[in-house]
Amino acid sequence: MSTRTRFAPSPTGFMHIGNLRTAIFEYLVAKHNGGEFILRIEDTDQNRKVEGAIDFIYNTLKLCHMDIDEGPNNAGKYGPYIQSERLDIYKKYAEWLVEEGHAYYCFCTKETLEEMRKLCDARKVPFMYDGRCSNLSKEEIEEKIKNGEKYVIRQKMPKYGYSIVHDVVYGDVKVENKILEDQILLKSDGYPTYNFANVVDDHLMGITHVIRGNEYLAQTPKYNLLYEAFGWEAPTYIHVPMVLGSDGNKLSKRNGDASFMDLYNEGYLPSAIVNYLVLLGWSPKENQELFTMDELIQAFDEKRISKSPATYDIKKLQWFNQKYIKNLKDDEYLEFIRPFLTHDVSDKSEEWINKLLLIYKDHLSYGKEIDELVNIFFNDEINISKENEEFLNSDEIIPTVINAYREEISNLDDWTIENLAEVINKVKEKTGAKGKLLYMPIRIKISGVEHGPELPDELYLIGKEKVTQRLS
RNA sequence: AGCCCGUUGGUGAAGUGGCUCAACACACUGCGUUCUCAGCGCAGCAUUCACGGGUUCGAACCCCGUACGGGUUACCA
Repeated sequence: MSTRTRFAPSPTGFMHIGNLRTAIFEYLVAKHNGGEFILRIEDTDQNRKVEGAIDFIYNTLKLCHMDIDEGPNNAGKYGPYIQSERLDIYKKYAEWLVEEGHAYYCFCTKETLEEMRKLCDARKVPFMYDGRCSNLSKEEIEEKIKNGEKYVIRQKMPKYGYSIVHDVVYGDVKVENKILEDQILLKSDGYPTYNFANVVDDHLMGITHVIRGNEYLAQTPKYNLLYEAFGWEAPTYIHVPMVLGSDGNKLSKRNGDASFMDLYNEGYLPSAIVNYLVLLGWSPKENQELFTMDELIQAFDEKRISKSPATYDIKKLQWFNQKYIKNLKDDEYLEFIRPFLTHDVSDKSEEWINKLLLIYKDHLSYGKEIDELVNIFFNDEINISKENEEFLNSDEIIPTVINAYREEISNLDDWTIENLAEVINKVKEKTGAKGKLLYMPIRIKISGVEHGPELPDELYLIGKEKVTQRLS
Protein backbone atom coordinates (compact mmCIF):
# COMPACT_ATOMS: atom_id res chain seq x y z
CA MET A 1 0.00 0.00 0.00
CA SER A 2 1.38 3.36 -0.93
CA THR A 3 1.93 6.08 1.60
CA ARG A 4 -0.76 8.71 1.57
CA THR A 5 -0.79 11.88 3.65
CA ARG A 6 -3.17 14.75 3.63
CA PHE A 7 -3.15 18.44 4.28
CA ALA A 8 -6.50 19.37 5.75
CA PRO A 9 -6.86 23.10 6.33
CA SER A 10 -9.96 25.13 6.95
CA PRO A 11 -10.69 27.48 4.08
CA THR A 12 -9.97 30.69 5.97
CA GLY A 13 -7.98 32.40 3.24
CA PHE A 14 -5.01 32.67 5.56
CA MET A 15 -1.96 30.42 5.56
CA HIS A 16 -0.43 30.43 8.92
CA ILE A 17 3.22 29.46 9.10
CA GLY A 18 2.54 26.65 11.54
CA ASN A 19 0.02 25.19 9.11
CA LEU A 20 2.48 25.50 6.27
CA ARG A 21 5.09 23.66 8.26
CA THR A 22 2.66 20.84 8.92
CA ALA A 23 1.92 20.71 5.20
CA ILE A 24 5.64 20.46 4.48
CA PHE A 25 6.02 17.55 6.86
CA GLU A 26 3.00 15.85 5.32
CA TYR A 27 4.33 16.40 1.84
CA LEU A 28 7.77 15.10 2.74
CA VAL A 29 6.53 11.95 4.43
CA ALA A 30 4.47 11.14 1.36
CA LYS A 31 7.19 11.91 -1.16
CA HIS A 32 10.00 10.32 0.77
CA ASN A 33 8.06 7.10 0.50
CA GLY A 34 7.01 7.69 -3.08
CA GLY A 35 3.41 8.23 -2.06
CA GLU A 36 0.63 10.76 -2.57
CA PHE A 37 -0.09 14.09 -0.98
CA ILE A 38 -3.77 14.94 -0.74
CA LEU A 39 -5.55 18.19 -0.08
CA ARG A 40 -8.83 18.03 1.79
CA ILE A 41 -10.84 21.08 2.72
CA GLU A 42 -12.29 21.03 6.20
CA ASP A 43 -15.20 23.40 6.03
CA THR A 44 -17.44 21.82 8.60
CA ASP A 45 -17.61 25.12 10.42
CA GLN A 46 -19.70 27.10 8.00
CA ASN A 47 -19.07 30.34 9.90
CA ARG A 48 -15.42 30.39 8.94
CA LYS A 49 -15.67 29.87 5.23
CA VAL A 50 -13.99 32.39 2.95
CA GLU A 51 -14.43 32.81 -0.81
CA GLY A 52 -11.46 31.90 -2.96
CA ALA A 53 -9.71 30.15 -0.12
CA ILE A 54 -9.22 26.91 -2.03
CA ASP A 55 -7.39 28.55 -4.90
CA PHE A 56 -5.36 30.44 -2.35
CA ILE A 57 -4.23 27.18 -0.77
CA TYR A 58 -3.34 25.71 -4.15
CA ASN A 59 -1.35 28.79 -5.03
CA THR A 60 0.53 28.84 -1.78
CA LEU A 61 1.54 25.20 -2.03
CA LYS A 62 2.51 25.69 -5.63
CA LEU A 63 4.74 28.61 -4.73
CA CYS A 64 6.40 26.32 -2.22
CA HIS A 65 6.88 23.61 -4.84
CA MET A 66 4.56 21.16 -3.23
CA ASP A 67 2.37 19.45 -5.77
CA ILE A 68 -1.02 18.23 -4.68
CA ASP A 69 -1.72 14.79 -6.10
CA GLU A 70 -5.41 14.84 -5.29
CA GLY A 71 -7.69 17.61 -4.13
CA PRO A 72 -10.79 19.63 -4.95
CA ASN A 73 -9.23 21.08 -8.10
CA ASN A 74 -7.70 17.84 -9.30
CA ALA A 75 -9.91 15.10 -7.98
CA GLY A 76 -8.77 11.52 -7.74
CA LYS A 77 -10.97 8.55 -7.05
CA TYR A 78 -11.54 9.33 -3.38
CA GLY A 79 -13.58 12.50 -3.77
CA PRO A 80 -15.25 14.71 -3.05
CA TYR A 81 -12.38 16.46 -1.28
CA ILE A 82 -14.47 19.12 0.38
CA GLN A 83 -16.14 18.01 3.56
CA SER A 84 -19.31 20.01 3.08
CA GLU A 85 -19.90 17.90 -0.04
CA ARG A 86 -19.65 14.67 1.92
CA LEU A 87 -22.46 15.22 4.38
CA ASP A 88 -24.43 12.14 3.35
CA ILE A 89 -21.35 10.00 3.93
CA TYR A 90 -20.90 11.19 7.50
CA LYS A 91 -24.58 10.74 8.22
CA LYS A 92 -24.51 7.20 6.94
CA TYR A 93 -21.50 6.25 9.06
CA ALA A 94 -22.82 8.01 12.15
CA GLU A 95 -26.10 6.16 11.90
CA TRP A 96 -24.32 2.89 11.40
CA LEU A 97 -22.50 3.57 14.65
CA VAL A 98 -25.84 4.16 16.38
CA GLU A 99 -27.22 0.90 15.07
CA GLU A 100 -24.18 -0.95 16.29
CA GLY A 101 -24.46 0.62 19.73
CA HIS A 102 -21.30 2.72 19.55
CA ALA A 103 -23.19 6.00 19.38
CA TYR A 104 -26.57 7.45 20.32
CA TYR A 105 -28.98 10.25 19.60
CA CYS A 106 -28.83 13.12 22.02
CA PHE A 107 -31.62 15.65 22.28
CA CYS A 108 -30.12 17.88 24.91
CA THR A 109 -30.34 21.51 23.87
CA LYS A 110 -27.57 24.01 24.16
CA GLU A 111 -29.46 25.54 27.05
CA THR A 112 -29.61 22.25 28.93
CA LEU A 113 -25.91 21.76 28.35
CA GLU A 114 -25.23 25.26 29.57
CA GLU A 115 -27.07 24.58 32.82
CA MET A 116 -25.18 21.37 33.37
CA ARG A 117 -21.98 23.22 32.79
CA LYS A 118 -22.86 25.92 35.30
CA LEU A 119 -23.72 23.33 37.89
CA CYS A 120 -20.34 21.73 37.47
CA ASP A 121 -18.58 25.06 37.67
CA ALA A 122 -20.34 25.81 40.93
CA ARG A 123 -19.19 22.51 42.36
CA LYS A 124 -15.73 23.00 40.86
CA VAL A 125 -15.75 19.74 38.98
CA PRO A 126 -14.79 19.54 35.32
CA PHE A 127 -17.80 19.41 33.07
CA MET A 128 -18.46 16.32 31.06
CA TYR A 129 -21.68 15.34 29.35
CA ASP A 130 -23.33 12.76 31.58
CA GLY A 131 -24.64 10.58 28.79
CA ARG A 132 -28.27 10.83 29.91
CA CYS A 133 -29.60 10.48 26.39
CA SER A 134 -27.90 7.15 25.92
CA ASN A 135 -30.60 5.68 28.14
CA LEU A 136 -33.49 6.79 25.98
CA SER A 137 -35.73 4.01 24.77
CA LYS A 138 -36.35 3.38 21.13
CA GLU A 139 -39.90 4.70 21.51
CA GLU A 140 -38.77 7.89 23.20
CA ILE A 141 -36.28 8.52 20.43
CA GLU A 142 -38.80 7.95 17.69
CA GLU A 143 -41.27 10.19 19.47
CA LYS A 144 -38.79 13.03 19.77
CA ILE A 145 -37.69 12.76 16.19
CA LYS A 146 -41.31 12.74 15.06
CA ASN A 147 -41.88 15.91 17.08
CA GLY A 148 -39.13 17.54 15.13
CA GLU A 149 -36.73 17.84 18.05
CA LYS A 150 -33.19 18.64 17.02
CA TYR A 151 -30.59 16.08 17.87
CA VAL A 152 -26.90 15.34 17.65
CA ILE A 153 -25.20 11.98 17.51
CA ARG A 154 -22.72 11.28 20.26
CA GLN A 155 -20.04 8.66 20.52
CA LYS A 156 -20.48 6.24 23.42
CA MET A 157 -17.22 6.06 25.34
CA PRO A 158 -16.24 3.10 27.48
CA LYS A 159 -16.42 3.84 31.20
CA TYR A 160 -13.42 1.82 32.25
CA GLY A 161 -10.08 0.65 30.92
CA TYR A 162 -7.66 2.79 29.04
CA SER A 163 -6.60 3.56 25.51
CA ILE A 164 -3.09 3.68 24.16
CA VAL A 165 -2.03 5.77 21.21
CA HIS A 166 1.14 4.95 19.35
CA ASP A 167 2.79 8.04 18.04
CA VAL A 168 5.96 8.13 15.96
CA VAL A 169 7.22 11.23 17.74
CA TYR A 170 5.83 10.94 21.25
CA GLY A 171 5.81 7.21 21.69
CA ASP A 172 2.96 5.50 23.52
CA VAL A 173 0.45 7.79 25.18
CA LYS A 174 -1.92 6.18 27.64
CA VAL A 175 -5.20 7.70 28.72
CA GLU A 176 -8.00 6.46 30.95
CA ASN A 177 -11.24 5.98 29.06
CA LYS A 178 -13.38 7.38 31.85
CA ILE A 179 -12.10 10.89 31.29
CA LEU A 180 -13.24 10.79 27.67
CA GLU A 181 -16.45 12.61 26.97
CA ASP A 182 -19.21 11.21 24.80
CA GLN A 183 -18.19 13.56 22.05
CA ILE A 184 -20.49 14.83 19.38
CA LEU A 185 -20.03 13.20 16.01
CA LEU A 186 -22.79 14.78 14.04
CA LYS A 187 -24.01 18.27 14.84
CA SER A 188 -27.66 19.26 14.85
CA ASP A 189 -27.19 21.07 11.55
CA GLY A 190 -26.20 17.80 9.93
CA TYR A 191 -22.51 18.68 9.72
CA PRO A 192 -19.96 16.37 11.25
CA THR A 193 -17.53 17.59 13.87
CA TYR A 194 -13.90 17.82 12.93
CA ASN A 195 -13.03 14.77 14.98
CA PHE A 196 -15.57 12.58 13.27
CA ALA A 197 -15.11 13.81 9.74
CA ASN A 198 -11.39 13.30 10.09
CA VAL A 199 -11.64 9.69 11.03
CA VAL A 200 -14.17 8.85 8.35
CA ASP A 201 -12.34 10.75 5.63
CA ASP A 202 -8.88 9.56 6.53
CA HIS A 203 -10.06 6.00 6.35
CA LEU A 204 -12.10 6.38 3.20
CA MET A 205 -9.33 8.27 1.46
CA GLY A 206 -6.74 5.69 2.35
CA ILE A 207 -4.61 8.02 4.45
CA THR A 208 -1.79 6.03 6.00
CA HIS A 209 -0.02 8.73 8.01
CA VAL A 210 -1.85 11.36 9.99
CA ILE A 211 0.42 14.31 10.66
CA ARG A 212 -0.82 17.22 12.73
CA GLY A 213 0.03 19.60 15.53
CA ASN A 214 0.50 18.13 18.95
CA GLU A 215 -2.51 20.00 20.29
CA TYR A 216 -4.41 16.98 18.98
CA LEU A 217 -2.35 14.43 20.82
CA ALA A 218 -4.53 14.37 23.92
CA GLN A 219 -7.58 13.78 21.74
CA THR A 220 -6.25 10.92 19.71
CA PRO A 221 -7.52 8.22 22.07
CA LYS A 222 -11.02 9.26 21.01
CA TYR A 223 -9.99 8.73 17.43
CA ASN A 224 -8.71 5.29 18.12
CA LEU A 225 -11.93 4.34 19.86
CA LEU A 226 -13.75 5.45 16.74
CA TYR A 227 -11.51 3.38 14.51
CA GLU A 228 -12.13 0.43 16.80
CA ALA A 229 -15.88 0.92 16.69
CA PHE A 230 -15.75 0.88 12.92
CA GLY A 231 -13.41 -2.04 12.85
CA TRP A 232 -10.88 -0.02 10.89
CA GLU A 233 -7.15 0.04 11.27
CA ALA A 234 -5.85 3.27 12.77
CA PRO A 235 -3.29 5.22 10.73
CA THR A 236 0.26 5.95 11.79
CA TYR A 237 0.20 9.07 13.92
CA ILE A 238 2.89 11.71 13.70
CA HIS A 239 2.23 14.58 16.03
CA VAL A 240 4.55 17.49 15.53
CA PRO A 241 5.58 20.06 18.15
CA MET A 242 4.08 23.49 17.91
CA VAL A 243 5.74 26.65 16.70
CA LEU A 244 5.84 29.39 19.31
CA GLY A 245 6.22 33.13 19.00
CA SER A 246 9.09 34.95 20.68
CA ASP A 247 6.84 35.54 23.68
CA GLY A 248 6.59 31.79 24.24
CA ASN A 249 2.96 31.59 23.21
CA LYS A 250 1.44 29.85 20.29
CA LEU A 251 2.28 31.72 17.13
CA SER A 252 -0.41 34.09 16.05
CA LYS A 253 -0.83 37.17 13.93
CA ARG A 254 -0.14 39.24 17.01
CA ASN A 255 3.42 38.12 17.61
CA GLY A 256 5.18 38.65 14.36
CA ASP A 257 4.36 38.11 10.73
CA ALA A 258 3.07 34.63 11.03
CA SER A 259 1.35 34.46 7.69
CA PHE A 260 2.98 33.04 4.61
CA MET A 261 1.50 35.75 2.43
CA ASP A 262 2.84 38.52 4.64
CA LEU A 263 6.31 37.07 4.36
CA TYR A 264 5.96 36.54 0.65
CA ASN A 265 4.87 40.11 0.15
CA GLU A 266 7.81 41.38 2.15
CA GLY A 267 10.15 39.62 -0.22
CA TYR A 268 10.88 36.28 1.38
CA LEU A 269 11.40 33.53 -1.16
CA PRO A 270 9.11 30.53 -0.71
CA SER A 271 12.00 28.08 -0.90
CA ALA A 272 13.77 29.96 1.88
CA ILE A 273 10.63 29.92 3.99
CA VAL A 274 10.22 26.20 3.42
CA ASN A 275 13.86 25.55 4.23
CA TYR A 276 13.60 27.53 7.44
CA LEU A 277 10.32 25.98 8.54
CA VAL A 278 11.34 22.40 7.98
CA LEU A 279 14.21 22.90 10.40
CA LEU A 280 11.81 24.07 13.08
CA GLY A 281 11.25 20.88 15.00
CA TRP A 282 13.15 18.62 12.64
CA SER A 283 16.83 18.10 12.03
CA PRO A 284 18.61 16.02 9.43
CA LYS A 285 21.04 13.26 10.23
CA GLU A 286 23.84 14.93 8.37
CA ASN A 287 24.93 18.38 9.35
CA GLN A 288 23.30 20.23 6.49
CA GLU A 289 21.24 23.42 6.56
CA LEU A 290 20.51 24.42 3.00
CA PHE A 291 18.15 22.07 1.22
CA THR A 292 16.40 21.95 -2.11
CA MET A 293 12.99 20.31 -2.08
CA ASP A 294 14.47 17.20 -3.68
CA GLU A 295 17.13 17.00 -1.03
CA LEU A 296 14.51 17.36 1.67
CA ILE A 297 12.46 14.55 0.18
CA GLN A 298 15.59 12.45 0.20
CA ALA A 299 16.72 13.34 3.71
CA PHE A 300 13.44 13.58 5.56
CA ASP A 301 12.90 11.13 8.37
CA GLU A 302 9.89 11.55 10.63
CA LYS A 303 11.68 9.76 13.43
CA ARG A 304 13.93 12.77 13.77
CA ILE A 305 11.09 15.16 14.52
CA SER A 306 11.60 16.77 17.90
CA LYS A 307 9.18 16.61 20.81
CA SER A 308 9.67 20.09 22.17
CA PRO A 309 8.18 23.25 20.71
CA ALA A 310 10.30 25.60 18.61
CA THR A 311 10.41 29.38 18.68
CA TYR A 312 9.93 31.23 15.45
CA ASP A 313 12.89 33.53 14.87
CA ILE A 314 12.73 35.84 11.91
CA LYS A 315 16.45 36.58 12.11
CA LYS A 316 17.29 33.07 11.07
CA LEU A 317 14.68 33.17 8.34
CA GLN A 318 16.38 36.32 7.10
CA TRP A 319 19.67 34.52 6.98
CA PHE A 320 18.16 31.74 4.88
CA ASN A 321 16.46 34.27 2.67
CA GLN A 322 19.71 36.13 2.10
CA LYS A 323 21.42 32.89 1.07
CA TYR A 324 18.60 32.09 -1.32
CA ILE A 325 18.56 35.56 -2.85
CA LYS A 326 22.30 35.37 -3.33
CA ASN A 327 21.97 32.03 -5.09
CA LEU A 328 19.48 33.36 -7.58
CA LYS A 329 20.73 33.85 -11.11
CA ASP A 330 20.95 37.52 -12.05
CA ASP A 331 17.88 37.46 -14.26
CA GLU A 332 15.87 35.55 -11.67
CA TYR A 333 16.95 38.04 -9.08
CA LEU A 334 15.97 41.01 -11.19
CA GLU A 335 12.56 39.56 -11.84
CA PHE A 336 12.11 38.92 -8.13
CA ILE A 337 13.33 42.25 -6.86
CA ARG A 338 11.94 44.62 -9.45
CA PRO A 339 8.41 44.81 -7.95
CA PHE A 340 9.89 45.93 -4.64
CA LEU A 341 11.40 49.01 -6.21
CA THR A 342 8.68 51.62 -5.88
CA HIS A 343 10.63 54.72 -6.84
CA ASP A 344 9.85 56.53 -10.03
CA VAL A 345 12.26 55.16 -12.62
CA SER A 346 10.47 56.39 -15.73
CA ASP A 347 13.48 58.51 -16.73
CA LYS A 348 16.03 55.74 -16.08
CA SER A 349 17.39 53.22 -18.52
CA GLU A 350 16.84 49.52 -18.08
CA GLU A 351 20.60 49.10 -17.81
CA TRP A 352 20.80 51.68 -15.03
CA ILE A 353 17.98 50.09 -13.05
CA ASN A 354 19.49 46.63 -13.33
CA LYS A 355 22.90 47.85 -12.27
CA LEU A 356 21.33 49.53 -9.26
CA LEU A 357 19.41 46.43 -8.22
CA LEU A 358 22.33 44.10 -8.79
CA ILE A 359 24.57 46.08 -6.46
CA TYR A 360 22.43 44.99 -3.54
CA LYS A 361 21.91 41.40 -4.57
CA ASP A 362 24.34 39.94 -2.06
CA HIS A 363 23.25 42.15 0.80
CA LEU A 364 19.51 41.80 1.01
CA SER A 365 17.73 39.99 3.81
CA TYR A 366 14.36 40.41 2.13
CA GLY A 367 12.96 42.10 -0.94
CA LYS A 368 11.33 45.12 0.63
CA GLU A 369 14.69 46.21 2.00
CA ILE A 370 15.75 47.38 -1.43
CA ASP A 371 13.47 50.36 -1.49
CA GLU A 372 15.09 52.13 1.41
CA LEU A 373 18.66 51.20 0.51
CA VAL A 374 18.22 52.79 -2.83
CA ASN A 375 16.86 56.10 -1.55
CA ILE A 376 20.11 58.00 -2.01
CA PHE A 377 19.83 57.62 -5.77
CA PHE A 378 16.46 59.30 -5.93
CA ASN A 379 17.02 62.43 -3.87
CA ASP A 380 16.86 65.66 -5.81
CA GLU A 381 17.82 67.74 -2.81
CA ILE A 382 21.02 67.07 -0.92
CA ASN A 383 20.68 67.73 2.77
CA ILE A 384 23.96 67.56 4.62
CA SER A 385 23.61 67.10 8.36
CA LYS A 386 25.32 69.40 10.83
CA GLU A 387 27.77 66.70 11.80
CA ASN A 388 28.70 65.97 8.23
CA GLU A 389 29.06 69.67 7.56
CA GLU A 390 31.46 69.84 10.50
CA PHE A 391 33.40 66.97 9.04
CA LEU A 392 33.75 68.77 5.73
CA ASN A 393 35.30 71.70 7.60
CA SER A 394 37.43 69.57 9.85
CA ASP A 395 40.53 69.31 7.69
CA GLU A 396 42.08 71.78 5.31
CA ILE A 397 42.87 69.07 2.79
CA ILE A 398 39.16 68.44 2.13
CA PRO A 399 38.51 71.39 -0.20
CA THR A 400 41.59 70.36 -2.17
CA VAL A 401 40.29 66.81 -2.47
CA ILE A 402 36.91 67.98 -3.65
CA ASN A 403 38.53 70.28 -6.22
CA ALA A 404 40.67 67.45 -7.48
CA TYR A 405 37.59 65.25 -7.90
CA ARG A 406 35.77 67.98 -9.77
CA GLU A 407 38.66 68.46 -12.12
CA GLU A 408 39.23 64.77 -12.81
CA ILE A 409 35.58 64.16 -13.37
CA SER A 410 35.14 67.02 -15.79
CA ASN A 411 38.02 65.56 -17.79
CA LEU A 412 36.41 62.15 -17.86
CA ASP A 413 34.90 61.27 -21.23
CA ASP A 414 33.87 57.72 -20.67
CA TRP A 415 31.56 57.36 -17.63
CA THR A 416 32.33 53.84 -16.50
CA ILE A 417 32.83 52.27 -13.12
CA GLU A 418 36.42 51.32 -13.97
CA ASN A 419 37.28 54.87 -14.98
CA LEU A 420 35.68 56.23 -11.83
CA ALA A 421 37.81 53.93 -9.73
CA GLU A 422 40.78 55.33 -11.62
CA VAL A 423 39.62 58.85 -10.82
CA ILE A 424 39.74 58.04 -7.13
CA ASN A 425 43.29 56.77 -7.53
CA LYS A 426 44.36 59.89 -9.32
CA VAL A 427 42.88 62.10 -6.64
CA LYS A 428 44.71 60.06 -4.08
CA GLU A 429 48.03 60.55 -5.84
CA LYS A 430 47.44 64.19 -6.49
CA THR A 431 46.36 65.23 -3.02
CA GLY A 432 48.01 62.63 -0.84
CA ALA A 433 44.67 62.11 0.90
CA LYS A 434 43.77 58.58 1.84
CA GLY A 435 41.20 56.58 3.74
CA LYS A 436 38.36 58.54 5.14
CA LEU A 437 39.67 61.88 3.89
CA LEU A 438 39.78 60.53 0.37
CA TYR A 439 36.34 58.95 0.24
CA MET A 440 34.08 60.75 2.67
CA PRO A 441 34.19 64.28 1.28
CA ILE A 442 32.87 63.30 -2.12
CA ARG A 443 30.49 60.73 -0.68
CA ILE A 444 28.84 63.33 1.51
CA LYS A 445 28.85 65.95 -1.19
CA ILE A 446 27.11 63.83 -3.79
CA SER A 447 24.65 61.95 -1.60
CA GLY A 448 24.38 63.92 1.61
CA VAL A 449 25.00 60.84 3.75
CA GLU A 450 28.07 58.89 4.77
CA HIS A 451 26.65 55.47 3.90
CA GLY A 452 26.25 53.89 0.52
CA PRO A 453 27.63 51.26 -1.81
CA GLU A 454 31.20 51.23 -3.14
CA LEU A 455 32.12 54.73 -4.19
CA PRO A 456 32.73 54.06 -7.90
CA ASP A 457 29.33 52.36 -8.12
CA GLU A 458 27.69 55.20 -6.31
CA LEU A 459 29.28 57.82 -8.54
CA TYR A 460 28.38 55.89 -11.64
CA LEU A 461 24.72 55.59 -10.68
CA ILE A 462 24.28 59.18 -9.59
CA GLY A 463 25.57 60.19 -13.00
CA LYS A 464 28.02 62.73 -14.32
CA GLU A 465 25.59 65.60 -14.50
CA LYS A 466 24.46 65.43 -10.89
CA VAL A 467 27.90 64.63 -9.53
CA THR A 468 29.38 67.65 -11.28
CA GLN A 469 26.58 69.86 -10.10
CA ARG A 470 26.85 68.70 -6.49
CA LEU A 471 30.62 69.09 -6.34
CA SER A 472 30.53 72.72 -7.35
C1' A B 1 -9.27 21.61 38.63
C1' G B 2 -8.44 16.83 35.84
C1' C B 3 -5.73 14.72 31.87
C1' C B 4 -1.71 14.93 28.02
C1' C B 5 3.05 16.79 26.42
C1' G B 6 7.54 19.25 27.01
C1' U B 7 12.25 21.54 29.60
C1' U B 8 20.34 21.30 26.26
C1' G B 9 23.36 29.23 25.70
C1' G B 10 19.17 34.93 23.43
C1' U B 11 17.27 31.35 18.93
C1' G B 12 17.17 26.63 15.80
C1' A B 13 19.61 22.36 17.44
C1' A B 14 23.36 17.73 17.66
C1' G B 15 23.63 14.33 21.36
C1' U B 16 20.09 7.68 22.90
C1' G B 17 25.54 5.45 29.43
C1' G B 18 32.32 6.53 28.68
C1' C B 19 35.27 9.55 22.09
C1' U B 20 31.24 15.68 25.20
C1' C B 21 34.90 20.06 30.89
C1' A B 22 28.28 19.51 24.97
C1' A B 23 28.93 19.68 17.52
C1' C B 24 26.90 22.84 13.90
C1' A B 25 23.98 27.18 12.41
C1' C B 26 21.46 32.05 13.58
C1' A B 27 21.97 36.27 16.70
C1' C B 28 25.49 38.93 19.52
C1' U B 29 30.70 40.90 20.52
C1' G B 30 35.74 41.90 18.78
C1' C B 31 39.40 42.05 14.80
C1' G B 32 40.54 42.21 9.53
C1' U B 33 38.91 43.42 4.46
C1' U B 34 43.93 50.78 2.53
C1' C B 35 36.03 55.24 3.43
C1' U B 36 30.84 54.08 5.45
C1' C B 37 26.81 50.52 5.64
C1' A B 38 26.15 45.73 4.06
C1' G B 39 28.79 41.40 2.49
C1' C B 40 32.96 38.31 3.27
C1' G B 41 37.04 36.11 6.48
C1' C B 42 38.78 35.07 11.42
C1' A B 43 38.11 34.82 16.65
C1' G B 44 35.06 34.89 21.23
C1' C B 45 30.45 33.43 23.35
C1' A B 46 26.76 26.80 28.03
C1' U B 47 32.94 24.09 33.44
C1' U B 48 27.20 22.68 31.83
C1' C B 49 22.29 20.16 29.86
C1' A B 50 15.17 23.38 34.69
C1' C B 51 15.87 21.73 39.95
C1' G B 52 16.43 17.75 43.77
C1' G B 53 17.21 12.75 44.71
C1' G B 54 18.41 7.73 42.96
C1' U B 55 20.67 3.63 39.68
C1' U B 56 25.87 3.02 37.85
C1' C B 57 32.90 2.34 38.20
C1' G B 58 30.75 6.33 34.99
C1' A B 59 24.52 10.19 33.20
C1' A B 60 22.55 15.70 29.29
C1' C B 61 21.39 10.62 28.05
C1' C B 62 18.04 5.38 32.70
C1' C B 63 14.37 5.81 37.26
C1' C B 64 11.54 8.83 40.91
C1' G B 65 9.92 13.50 42.70
C1' U B 66 9.47 18.97 42.35
C1' A B 67 9.18 23.42 39.59
C1' C B 68 8.11 25.92 35.31
C1' G B 69 5.99 26.22 30.31
C1' G B 70 2.44 24.66 26.72
C1' G B 71 -1.79 21.88 25.11
C1' U B 72 -6.61 19.85 26.06
C1' U B 73 -11.22 19.27 28.56
C1' A B 74 -16.80 23.15 22.47
C1' C B 75 -22.95 21.41 18.31
C1' C B 76 -14.03 25.27 16.69
C1' A B 77 -10.71 23.05 13.86
